[in-house]
Amino acid sequence: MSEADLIREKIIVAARERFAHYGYPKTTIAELAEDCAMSSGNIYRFFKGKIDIAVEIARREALSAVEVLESVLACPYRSSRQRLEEVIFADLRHTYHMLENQPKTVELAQTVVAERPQFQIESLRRERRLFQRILHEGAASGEFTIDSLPATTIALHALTLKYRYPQVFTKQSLEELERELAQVLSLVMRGLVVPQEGAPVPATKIPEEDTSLTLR
Amino acid sequence: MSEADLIREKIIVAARERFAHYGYPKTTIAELAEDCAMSSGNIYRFFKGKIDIAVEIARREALSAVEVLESVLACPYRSSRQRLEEVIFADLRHTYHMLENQPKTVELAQTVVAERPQFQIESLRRERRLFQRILHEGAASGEFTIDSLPATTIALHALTLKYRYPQVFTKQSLEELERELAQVLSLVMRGLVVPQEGAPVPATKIPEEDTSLTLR
DNA sequence: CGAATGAATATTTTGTTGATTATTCAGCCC
DNA sequence: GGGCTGAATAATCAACAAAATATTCATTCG
Repeated sequence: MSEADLIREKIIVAARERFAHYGYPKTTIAELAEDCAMSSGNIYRFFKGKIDIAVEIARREALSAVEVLESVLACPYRSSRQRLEEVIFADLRHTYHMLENQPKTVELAQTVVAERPQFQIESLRRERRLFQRILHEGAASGEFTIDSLPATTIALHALTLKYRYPQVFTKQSLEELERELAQVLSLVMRGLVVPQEGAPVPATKIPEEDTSLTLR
Repeated sequence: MSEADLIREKIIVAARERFAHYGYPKTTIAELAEDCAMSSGNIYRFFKGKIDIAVEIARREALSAVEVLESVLACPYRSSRQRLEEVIFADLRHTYHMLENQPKTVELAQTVVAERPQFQIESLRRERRLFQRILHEGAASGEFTIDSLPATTIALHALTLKYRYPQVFTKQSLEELERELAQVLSLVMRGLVVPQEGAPVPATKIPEEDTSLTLR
């Protein structure tokens, strides 16, 4: 890692700390510079502007969140359906947890999205790719019936939108949201899963909190 | 209709006009009073406050929108699936149209919801009841397989949420949203509709604009 | 006496100014 | 010369005052 990259990291570390504690707007460039023992002007040799520091932090946050979700894919002894459902539930729980306990992080994300709409588009795309991978696996193993993989991916992603932005419209509790999501998935799985020996497709059960999936 | 009710109507008519033209915040009580040839104080004999005039207008708007959707139920020669899909598409088109062409009306609705959260809850409930009615019909006729009617209604309502608040997150065109909704419904219908003679459940087609359903 | 007014009051919005903060850049240092 | 500084400038925010507006209510009117 080059000298410049190390300084960049230093700035990011300082910014993450301050953004988390005091929030993005209340953190000044002068403070970050002070933390890094440099002049405020020097920050601009490493980042184009204040918002770009936030973007980089949010980008890493988003990447690591998807990585955690991806670890579900590596879990053995699980059907594609279980994987898909666990990913979606984990996502809901993660977002809900953020909204409840990490208001500054949520605020940061909102600032970044407001300033750089592309950021959200890319985050959604990453998540959709994860869905697509699971669907593809399930189709290959004969567990799912899928006409068009891209179309099914988009549909699944769109219909679970509410659980990626909970509490935006309604103010439901996590328990309510989980029950509702289980209903939604039950309904969808009936059309997605190939029934076993004529038995009807079983309903979705709310997965247990998997502590190995705890995000940060 | 009593004398008092007539005056109330007069105020509502004046307010609807001004809210649509100049918007809720830019319309003053004094102006409404002028329009109705009365003093501003007298408005308060008919409405508790300015927001209550907006609430009444929005309530009527919402009721008439649901009534239009209900007219689908009366259409003959249509399967429950067609009815359900047409209602959901009509809802999407209606909301989209509002966002595109009636910004003042949308603003009014947002103001009302911000001030009276209950308003939104009731609107959603009305819509859900409509869904439930169609699902119930379809289940009775043997067209749908439904375990629990309330649970299925909630699930269907939740998974179509995006099409009731389009353009809130993403800025998709109506065409994109319609294509996406068709995919979502295709997927869900596979789990909801009883297949005919072993043939697979056909995909959802985007319904034609039904001019008789045009909302105002 | 109930209906209505409009002046009085309370609240909200708008505008202005000063202060704070982001960003730039001419110049300094190694 | 490339890395860095910090003062200069531009942009944004915060606080306060002024204006506009919502709401109330003592008073008037029919």
